[in-house]
Amino acid sequence: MSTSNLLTRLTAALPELNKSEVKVANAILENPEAATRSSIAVLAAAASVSEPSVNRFCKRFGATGFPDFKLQLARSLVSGVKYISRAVELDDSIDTYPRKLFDNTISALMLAKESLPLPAIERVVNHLSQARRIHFFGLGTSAAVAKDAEHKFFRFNVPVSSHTDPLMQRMLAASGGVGDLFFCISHTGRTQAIIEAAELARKTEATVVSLTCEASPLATHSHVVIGLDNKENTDDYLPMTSRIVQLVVLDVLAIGVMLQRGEGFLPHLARIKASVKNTRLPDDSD
Amino acid sequence: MSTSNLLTRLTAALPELNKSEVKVANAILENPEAATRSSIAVLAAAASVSEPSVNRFCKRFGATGFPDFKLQLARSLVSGVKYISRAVELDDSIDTYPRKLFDNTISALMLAKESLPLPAIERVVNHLSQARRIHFFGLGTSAAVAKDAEHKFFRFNVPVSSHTDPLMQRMLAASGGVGDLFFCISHTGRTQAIIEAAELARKTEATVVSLTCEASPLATHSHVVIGLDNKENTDDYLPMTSRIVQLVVLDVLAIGVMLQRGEGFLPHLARIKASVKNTRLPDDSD
DNA sequence: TTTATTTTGTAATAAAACTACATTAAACTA
DNA sequence: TAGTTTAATGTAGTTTTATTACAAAATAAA
Repeated sequence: MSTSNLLTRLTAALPELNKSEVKVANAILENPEAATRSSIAVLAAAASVSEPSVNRFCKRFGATGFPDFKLQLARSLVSGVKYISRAVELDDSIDTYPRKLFDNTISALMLAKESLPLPAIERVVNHLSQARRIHFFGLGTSAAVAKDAEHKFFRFNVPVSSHTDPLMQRMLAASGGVGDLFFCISHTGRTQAIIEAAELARKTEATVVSLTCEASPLATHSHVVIGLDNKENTDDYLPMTSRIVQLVVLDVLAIGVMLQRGEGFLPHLARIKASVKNTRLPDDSD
Repeated sequence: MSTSNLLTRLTAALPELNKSEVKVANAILENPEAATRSSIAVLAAAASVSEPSVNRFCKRFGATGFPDFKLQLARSLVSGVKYISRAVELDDSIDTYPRKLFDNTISALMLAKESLPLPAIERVVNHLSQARRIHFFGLGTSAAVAKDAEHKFFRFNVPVSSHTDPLMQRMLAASGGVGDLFFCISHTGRTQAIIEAAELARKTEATVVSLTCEASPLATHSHVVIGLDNKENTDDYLPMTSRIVQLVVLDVLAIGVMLQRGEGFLPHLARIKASVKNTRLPDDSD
């Protein structure tokens, strides 16, 4: 399983190959796309060599055989067209910018998925499921994230609140005690109001958890940090992808708590779901 | 040569397939990586169907046959994500469920991206940028979405508010006039309070826009609808992927409005960004 | 229930890939 | 240079894999 591109490897190896192998390599490089579609016979003919020569060639490059080689080739052909976050330009039209935005969000999530701080997540899940009270703090864009978190966690039978007022946050933080969990959300980790609230809470018996960017001031004032990288070149004017990642991380935490509660807890969730039934018009399907 | 990802297409087509085809699709989605390596016989066995069934399946998805299908599959796997919605199971561990959740969200976004109602989006962008006042209405999970939208659209120099109180919503809706834009957000499109608010607003000179699921009661009471499919089998107990899609659609709308305002508007956004600078600790980088 | 239609599977056929072995070419040795 | 060894390539047969034609179920319609 080589990390580098197969086509590059092919070109690089060219001088060390023997006659027929060079022929095969050239035939492939001539039209790699076509090569992925051809049978061993067709490719052998194109390279004017015998079929076993092609087969040997494939094995030489680490494949188990010709079909496997084609698979690798197909893979390396797309890898060049991988998802790149492309900034929206002023001359973008309705046919371009919506998809660009979705792509950016998707790739942000893909990146975040790769570098998920699982140990921290696990610790936070433990804190959350043992907490006697949970306070979500966020300002600006993170206020909406905090609100969303509140909506999710209240289902776990714990008193939950979200606060966007810095004064309220300070007062609550200062009066924290054992079992209180302060969950601070900040994209930059540099918002003073939140940092101060975290500081105040740290002086009490409460637990301070933060969802923010690594090695930020807020991070240093927390017991546990879920650190997300934020190389957000795309969010120049409007904050976008970062909060989506935060939301999904909060989903992960909620599911983590749910899984800890186990099967016996599902009826409780079902009851909550049922409770909103009569605020809705009947659905055709059920 | 389809532009969209094969895995996404597979998931999307799932409801329209017949028994054995569903079996094949699931076998592939279960482990797409393995599928690219298996022979038709192995895959047929894994899906407990006959080999010709697998073959027919491949042709149905535009491939010339099984090998060609495997090639396409290999190509779609390159981006590194498993575009499969796999529900979280009770025996999932920290090593599995976080990634599953990210994958589910990613695939929801990819699906949504494929079926984006661009004409509706364009119309809504026009309404938004011409509105003299914007009111975002949402309840439950959608309340957080409405809050997020408020945070984003206030940057456009228009009075924006978000409301989660049904009474407030009704009062505002009833007093709507020319230039007022009521933006209703509801995952199901069946929440009575929101529908009633939309009805009230429709009786005024105001414009009613909704972000909800297609062909729902709320949709019928709106001037313009941005319809999102919601085959949310993954959101059984906690609403998750649907709201993320809603948020990204709102990002799209915000960007759309921004693009309409044009280059001259960017300094304004920059000023807003600068205004929060002194609430933050200095950053090392800038 | 009977009949038409669709879906699925069986078995035969065709295609593709691989292996063992033979042949040729190249390199080395005397 | 001829003989010998070694590496490279090809041939032919074998095995695996994929496809096709057709028959049997299953499903839907009458």
